[in-house]
Amino acid sequence: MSLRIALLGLLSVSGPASGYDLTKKFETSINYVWQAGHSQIYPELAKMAADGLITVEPEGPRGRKIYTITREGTDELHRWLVERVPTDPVRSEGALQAFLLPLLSAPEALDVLSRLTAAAETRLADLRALRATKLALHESDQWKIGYYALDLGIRHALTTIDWARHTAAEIDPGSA
Amino acid sequence: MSLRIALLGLLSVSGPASGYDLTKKFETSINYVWQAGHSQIYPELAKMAADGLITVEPEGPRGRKIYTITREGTDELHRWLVERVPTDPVRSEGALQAFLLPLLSAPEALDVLSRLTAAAETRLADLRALRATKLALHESDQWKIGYYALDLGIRHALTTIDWARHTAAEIDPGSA
DNA sequence: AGCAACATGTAATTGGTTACATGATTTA
DNA sequence: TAAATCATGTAACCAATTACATGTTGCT
Repeated sequence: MSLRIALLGLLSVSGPASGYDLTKKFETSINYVWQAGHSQIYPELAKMAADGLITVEPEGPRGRKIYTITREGTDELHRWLVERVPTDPVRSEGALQAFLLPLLSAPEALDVLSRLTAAAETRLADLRALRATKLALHESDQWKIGYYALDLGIRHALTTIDWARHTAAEIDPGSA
Repeated sequence: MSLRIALLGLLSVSGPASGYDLTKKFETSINYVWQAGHSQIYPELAKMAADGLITVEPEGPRGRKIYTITREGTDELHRWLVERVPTDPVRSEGALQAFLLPLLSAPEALDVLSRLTAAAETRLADLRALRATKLALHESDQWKIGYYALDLGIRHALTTIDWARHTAAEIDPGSA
């Protein structure tokens, strides 16, 4: 369901686009909230067209197919946004390592923590870079799309880094 | 893979247990980092036994089967903890709503934010309650298992609440 | 006797990843 | 003309959810 919503959202914001275009947007823009590859996107677009949420204009330049959101699609998207109670199943390898951390010796645990910190720092840098470019060329009217989610992601990364520092100090008071 | 690790972790911490016991632990303890139901757990235990990571003592009281972690299982678990670089695919309905928030009118967006806040507050309360009981009866030696992950979860929930308040104020400066 | 909790499984379906497969256009 | 990028698809597999299915023990 959410893949469908993400696609409707992108089509709604940036107008008609091909599966290829949308795949690129998944790689470069929406990927920090939802991920999908072309092998998942192409079949989903076909189903969405069959369901009347989008229309297809076949045969652009290289067999390129342009999809446009319909009124029904816009309605479906709006309904999901205002009605859907989000359920985010917790399934995180990082949190699982945190959970089982006491099974390790202090030096091993500190290693794991520094790895988790490094991952969070990389993510933080990526998100901040994205925000910087976003702010620099802020895409006309719709520049706010993605902005709040970016902020949320940055805050979560900072929180993870903070937690790791705090936890390391608790495991080894000397290393702080 | 991670389901397997979670099961090995629980067996390592609390000693031999049945599929039923482990299912209960998934519901009550490890569920805030990894979720699974019995229909996923039973077949996985069978595979793990076939792979030599655990052994089975069949036929307790009601057809109850007791699983015990082997040396190989312990090694596999340890290796995963110290070597595995965690990859947490981002796929969050809540973040997707945040991403698409600017598609809504201000009042609609504020509604969505208050729903996200409510969800985070519920989670926060759950995690704090868990921590309180955990600290009260801190299970002998192994009470620290799960503790750091609990702390991480609580911090993330607080961050989400903070973000939602901040974002609401940005959308409607009057409502703050 | 009946209900709740214990206890284990399988089947059907959906969602997602990796790998396979093919062809068109642009650019160096 | 060769490589890169554009462009679309399918197949095999793994992970996860929901529903179906069955039997046991303890308690009231």
